Amino acid sequence: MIFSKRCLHALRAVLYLGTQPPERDFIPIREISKKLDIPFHFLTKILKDLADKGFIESSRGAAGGIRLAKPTAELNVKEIIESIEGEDYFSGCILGFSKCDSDNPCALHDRWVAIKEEIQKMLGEEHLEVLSTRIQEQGLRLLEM
Amino acid sequence: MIFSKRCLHALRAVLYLGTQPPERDFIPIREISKKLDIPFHFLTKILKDLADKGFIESSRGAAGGIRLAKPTAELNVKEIIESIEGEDYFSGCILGFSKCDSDNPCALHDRWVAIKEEIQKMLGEEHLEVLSTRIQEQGLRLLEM
DNA sequence: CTAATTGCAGACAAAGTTGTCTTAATTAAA
DNA sequence: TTTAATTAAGACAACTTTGTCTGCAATTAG
Repeated sequence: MIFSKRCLHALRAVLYLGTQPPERDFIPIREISKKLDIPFHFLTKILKDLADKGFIESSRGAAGGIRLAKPTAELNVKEIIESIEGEDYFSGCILGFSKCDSDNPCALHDRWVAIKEEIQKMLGEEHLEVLSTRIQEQGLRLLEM
Repeated sequence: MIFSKRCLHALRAVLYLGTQPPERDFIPIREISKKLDIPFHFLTKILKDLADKGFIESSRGAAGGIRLAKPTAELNVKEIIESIEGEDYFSGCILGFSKCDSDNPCALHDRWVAIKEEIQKMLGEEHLEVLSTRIQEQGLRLLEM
């Protein structure tokens, strides 16, 4: 599995938010936790991170919860993954070296450049707006079976 | 960083073996540990795994060490990565679900299929033979700077 | 045979990830 | 104003990954 649990939980939670009917405002974390089978307190921490990064907003108290901070058209999968796994998760060196570029390439640099650019392109194009409607229309899963 | 430390250490060690002159037989793990700056005992365990999987052979005692178990043309980067990270590391579901295919796709399935096939293709084509000569001819790095 | 050199095995430790629990702070509604 | 519902914060624990250490087993050189 390529992504950490934190990242998977974050992705699924954000996709859940994106697929909620627009008339819903703040959605309780408890609801997401139950629907997606993610440990509540763990999810709370992860979502707090996403809130600090500006992806979601939260409100305490009754009728509180979380909601997306931007329109779904302005949120893509890549930036959510990178906010959890680190900004250089896809752009970094495949051998983990901090300085690796065409001037000082690692042994796998050339081949990896092509792959990682493709990954970034595809995931960067994957906006929540399209994704959410696709999930709803085709009944795509956010849950383990 | 996409790969675990175990995997990076394994990759670099195998690439080191591939770039050694053919007249060298068994190469001491201590040498690899020093040259690549990888903790010795940790590396020993990782290489034991690779030996159990059939990628390398080892010999104890004086003049002992490890060597590749197959010709470099028959070893590629993909199988080494998968032997460390797990067979489904690249082929599995991006949301981590155990059952995810075209019949029961997860929310990101379609897009991810294209990317992961590309990754597997490229890394599967990356044989140690070509890689090693490229590393030697172009002086590519196996080390952090 | 002996000694030196190496990989092997397993206990242990340090650090990171994942998850649980309790309490506090905030908000809306009764 | 009280009460219920909710996020926030932080201590703690379980587990995994990463790394260290010690001694053992095998092999070769002398």
